[in-house]
Amino acid sequence: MFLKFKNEVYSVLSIAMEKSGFKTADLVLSESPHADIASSVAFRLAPEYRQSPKNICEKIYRNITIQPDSYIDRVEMAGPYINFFASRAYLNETLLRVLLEREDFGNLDNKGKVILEHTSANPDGPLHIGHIRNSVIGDTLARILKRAGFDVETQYYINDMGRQIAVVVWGLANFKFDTTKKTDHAIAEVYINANKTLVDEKEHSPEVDGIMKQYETGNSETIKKFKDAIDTAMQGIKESLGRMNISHDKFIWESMFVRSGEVSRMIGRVKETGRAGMKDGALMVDLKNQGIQKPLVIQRSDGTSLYTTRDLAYHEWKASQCDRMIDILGADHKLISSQLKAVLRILGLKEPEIVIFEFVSLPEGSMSTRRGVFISADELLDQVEKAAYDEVNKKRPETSENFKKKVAAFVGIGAVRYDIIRVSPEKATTFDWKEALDFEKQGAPFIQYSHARACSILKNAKDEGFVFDKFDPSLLVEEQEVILIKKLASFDNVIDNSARELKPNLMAIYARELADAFNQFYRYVPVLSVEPEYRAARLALVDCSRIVLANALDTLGITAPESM
RNA sequence: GGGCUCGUGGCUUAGCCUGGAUAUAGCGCCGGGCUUCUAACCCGGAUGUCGAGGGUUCGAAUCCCUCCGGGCCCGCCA
Repeated sequence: MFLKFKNEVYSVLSIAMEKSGFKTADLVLSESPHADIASSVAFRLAPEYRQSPKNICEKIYRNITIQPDSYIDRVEMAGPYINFFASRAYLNETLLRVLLEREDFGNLDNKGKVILEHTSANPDGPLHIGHIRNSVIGDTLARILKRAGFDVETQYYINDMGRQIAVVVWGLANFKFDTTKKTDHAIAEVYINANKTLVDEKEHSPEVDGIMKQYETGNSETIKKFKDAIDTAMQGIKESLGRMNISHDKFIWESMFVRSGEVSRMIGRVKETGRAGMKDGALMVDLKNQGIQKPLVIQRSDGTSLYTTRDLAYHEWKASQCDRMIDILGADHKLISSQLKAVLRILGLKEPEIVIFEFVSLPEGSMSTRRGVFISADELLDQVEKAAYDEVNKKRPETSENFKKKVAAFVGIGAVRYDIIRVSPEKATTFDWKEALDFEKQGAPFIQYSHARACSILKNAKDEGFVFDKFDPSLLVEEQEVILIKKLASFDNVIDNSARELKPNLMAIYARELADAFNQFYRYVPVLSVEPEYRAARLALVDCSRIVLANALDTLGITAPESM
């Protein structure tokens, strides 16, 4: 709805500008504490037209005309600013649209297929708290883009050709696999032990090299060993992702591109560009004219491919089946991803859009699966759920054990997802147990609680036999009601902005603000105890709030509970 | 050493790309509110040289330069 309002402001202002004889590409519209939408376009025009901003503003203002039934109620001039205010029609239509469109309210109609790759952690152990920043950003963006209208496919790229998996395979042949542990944790244990031994006893290193070579040349027995090891790890990884409401549409194995011959074809194409040269027997691409000083090695002197080469083939393959590619990558991939894009550009291929997130570190330093220094996602979720359980137990002691467990699970997962998504990806963070287990701050439980409150009112209304299939939205004139309706209306704007800029944290902020607006309404405006016509209108507003809160939570991958 | 990035009240953080009207919110702190639809809530208060300095501009948290501090990267690893 907000987008419709904004469009109308845009066209009304454009016409007024034209009538007054001004031209500019940018109308400088923004949300403002002084208006629903404000324009500071007069400042932009001042130097070009050699008039004071205020003067220009007056001329434009005089030419503004608003149609009856417009979403714009009135326009005011405040010095050099032009302030637009939303009308009753806008508020009323918002409510009707929410009730009509329900879970689709706020969705946009963008077109196109998007392949979004996220998580893609090496299958050598469980996901840790750094990996899940990737997963949560990726999954939330996928949900946002779907609401924005795109046809989104999520992919997990499995790096099965790296040395680390060969180490796991070697380790499985030499160490005990603990079948009592969750499978990905058991793989990590083997991997950590194997690494330790390989450092202490260098003589085993050639054995790992041999395993890698066998895998690359396609030895069927070795392939089976790799597949078993990876499947074992992935089983646990998928379980952890599933626990956080995250799933992938496809799992793509890196080796696929070697075996299909696409990697060697890719090397051939790179050679043909004339940008590549042999140095010490290795094939290198010069990227200086792409702004990257470091040349990129495409093929080793022994003729084998590297990670980036295979990634090039993967991206070419992806590009052939979608309109946009989006990769979620950790900050350690900054250089490598810009090299990847540069080569794709040279080859005239489509480039991915890359969302980089900064590292999550522990107070004692960075994490490492290889060294066994990490906090797993499972451990975090277990601890958070335990803390959430204590909280429910304290707040709702009368409820059943089953209820408490259920609430603890969705509150815990919600808290973890919200905590990750609320801070923008480019911020490096240090993990802190105390903070992770703190439910007092305004996070996911706050938003979930608002939703539960809305459900509770609706349930009470139903029990009393109160209906609101007919209501007059114009009765909703309290300040808290108007603020709340405007907040509901702006859901589409948040989808649009977060999808356009690939910023999932905007949705987190919105959900919190919406919950905030609802809680204020809840506190100051009685619903059930008022005259029937007001009760009906307010019940409709509560239902709308419930719907949009649920939509926002769904976009964040967080459960919207009826009770907690 | 070079490249990229972050630096906003005690702590966490929005805004920065696309410069504009008193810099966003939470935690914590101080004070108030449950005979009223779930108090995992609401209201009020204190707290800021937007890392430092310079520049561009009518106007800078936002753009440019220098410096300081943290992170990441700089392998024929992934």
